[in-house]
Amino acid sequence: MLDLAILGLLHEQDMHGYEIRRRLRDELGLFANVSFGSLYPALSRLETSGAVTVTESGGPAGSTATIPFTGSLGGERAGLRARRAGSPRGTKRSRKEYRITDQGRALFDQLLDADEPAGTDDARSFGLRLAFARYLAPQARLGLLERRRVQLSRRLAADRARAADARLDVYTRSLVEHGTESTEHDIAWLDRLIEAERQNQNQKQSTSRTETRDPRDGDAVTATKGTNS
Amino acid sequence: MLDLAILGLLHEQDMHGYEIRRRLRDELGLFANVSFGSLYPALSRLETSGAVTVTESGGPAGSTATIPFTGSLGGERAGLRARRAGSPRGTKRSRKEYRITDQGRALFDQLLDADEPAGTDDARSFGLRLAFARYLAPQARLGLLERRRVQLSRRLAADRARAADARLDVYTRSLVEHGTESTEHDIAWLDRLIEAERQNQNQKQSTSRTETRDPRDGDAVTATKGTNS
DNA sequence: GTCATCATGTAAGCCGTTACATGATTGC
DNA sequence: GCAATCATGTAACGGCTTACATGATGAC
Repeated sequence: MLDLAILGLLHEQDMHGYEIRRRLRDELGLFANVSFGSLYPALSRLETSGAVTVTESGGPAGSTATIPFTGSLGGERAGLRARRAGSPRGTKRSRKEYRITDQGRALFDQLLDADEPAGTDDARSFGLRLAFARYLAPQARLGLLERRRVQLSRRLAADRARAADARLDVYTRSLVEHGTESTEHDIAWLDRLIEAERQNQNQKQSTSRTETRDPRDGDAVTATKGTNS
Repeated sequence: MLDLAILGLLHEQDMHGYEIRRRLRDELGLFANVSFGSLYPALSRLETSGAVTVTESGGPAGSTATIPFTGSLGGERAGLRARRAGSPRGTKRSRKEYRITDQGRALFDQLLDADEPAGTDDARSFGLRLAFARYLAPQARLGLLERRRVQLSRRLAADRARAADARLDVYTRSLVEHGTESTEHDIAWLDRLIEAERQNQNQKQSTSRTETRDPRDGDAVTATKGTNS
């Protein structure tokens, strides 16, 4: 999940580790929060595996490794961005600017597509993916949404089964019922997204493509209390 | 979190590990799912620390082993294998029946009260606690709800700040907005719970003031510490 | 000159997972 | 007899956390 988040951010622009962390926290909020203790090792891993390249403090593009580190007073110019207070002087200091490679982009696509290992939180994982969905091909994006929908449908069925248990105390019952409502709410939202996505695709493909994709599917939120999954 | 879940279940009745896992999965669903690989070590830990006691397979001092069924495999301490026969669908083999101790109950209260270490998922943690809220004293229960409300208020503020960012792409924006709505929904639900809780407390207090232990206060009703946005 | 922030990293540990190993009981 | 389920455990590992260590830069 961390790798995905990192690659997603680097998809947009080059960045150093500290900034990656800041943007993850400020922009993605709940869906990706991470500490340095896991971020930096992850960056190292990604570099080793060739998904990103690193240049020390804005060196010339093209040279990946081989950093001629000469102490803090180097005369080379500077970071291409990220200064504040307007001092145009060079060399902030030894930051490592990370840039995604083609291999990294391939890995990103693959991570977005694959189901992540079991320990991961579903909602977070999906949220993170959706936040980077703009980089996906339209049909892959639709797949992401639909896979999530299936997930939620299953959960809804489980929630309803749980709610049917008469022995629940008030608190657990309220919890389960609220959870059921939330899941229904999520599904309705997802359906809107899916619908918009399909219309968008149809519009762009004004060519025939006569595949009838009627939105009728197994389990609508509105009815059919049983027999899904 | 696992310890809390285990102690919560054992609060109600004695149980063996396999059943604990089953109930956690079937009844708590999302809020507590666990594998044997973590459950059994956790039970061992709890036993070592004195929060639970364990008895091997079968009732205490019943000993009327009507069917010996020693079969083969004598040798080492076969005596512990005492089976209880005759009970319909009853106990089967050498299980370990766990029972919570007074110390365990104290630990349970403490775990419910304390904020759990940072890595934990808020929603799951709260859900698990609420599922066992019936074992809490009324004011502790109210505290649980109010702490959760503060948490959600903070999250709502953060979500709104995030939503104010104009640079978000469609997907991220939809995500953030949906998240905001969900949080609002959660807060409204919580408020209903809190309100019900307060009314219940007032009611009980006014109707039966001849309790064995007078809880000494009307306190929390007047608090109104809602200082969110 | 000292403090907050920016910036990168390492070490230890927590809390969970899957995979593996073992064995009893029940149902067909 | 054999498979499914019940039942308990160990081993290896994964991903993330906090705490610690180090140092540069800019503001006051």
